[in-house]
Amino acid sequence: MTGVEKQRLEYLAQIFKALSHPARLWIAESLLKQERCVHELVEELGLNFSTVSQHLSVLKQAGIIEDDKRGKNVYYRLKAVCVRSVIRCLEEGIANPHRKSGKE
Amino acid sequence: MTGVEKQRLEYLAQIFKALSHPARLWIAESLLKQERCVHELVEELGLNFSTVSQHLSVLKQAGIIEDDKRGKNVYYRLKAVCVRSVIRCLEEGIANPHRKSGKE
DNA sequence: TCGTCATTTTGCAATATAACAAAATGTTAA
DNA sequence: TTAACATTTTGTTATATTGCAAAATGACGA
Repeated sequence: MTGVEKQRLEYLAQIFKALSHPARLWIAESLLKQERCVHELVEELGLNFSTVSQHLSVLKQAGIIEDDKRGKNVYYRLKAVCVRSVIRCLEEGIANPHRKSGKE
Repeated sequence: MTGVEKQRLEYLAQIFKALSHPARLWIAESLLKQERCVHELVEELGLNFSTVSQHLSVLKQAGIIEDDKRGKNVYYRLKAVCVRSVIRCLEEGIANPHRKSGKE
């Protein structure tokens, strides 16, 4: 395995890891519909402020969401719109393992 | 969040987690091309037998690969063919965050 | 400026993951 | 049956992740 290939896999793994927690998946899907500020997510998720903030930073680090400070609040929104089709692809794909999906 | 919804997210998170390690991604992509038995993967990956076996079991548990004992060897192959398009979708989608991908 | 609000960062404890070596299992060949 | 091989399981250690509370930061309004 070349260094470039290793880097590619580590990068990709980071993205999968960011989506590998129920709370973060919930956040990503929630932001699919509309942007939200942190305290809204905290309320709806029922987790501690600091916990939610951590999850948000993992998603942001992976390039999946982006933030936007306006006034006192920080609004988060989905950056990687592909998340919607990736999730659908996986849900359908694991349910029907041998059926090809997407553009192939 | 309902119990059913929680279950769905945990299930999905498990699949993402299975793909969130470079070695496991490498294995999944390798099996995309053809089935392989464990010692081939061990050789190519340069990891310990037990380590590779663990990774394989994580992928199998998540429904991404399946195995097939033939003679002395255990052959692994990709079960969730969707992995190919999911990876492509993510790679393209994170590179071009705001472009929709897939079938939308 | 000072206090308050929204959020992030830090410190910490509990749990999960990753890797290896060694032991255990199961299969084939002699 | 026994030896050798392929793989999995177990035990262990190091590291990473998760979640909370408390402290720190930064912006706004009085």
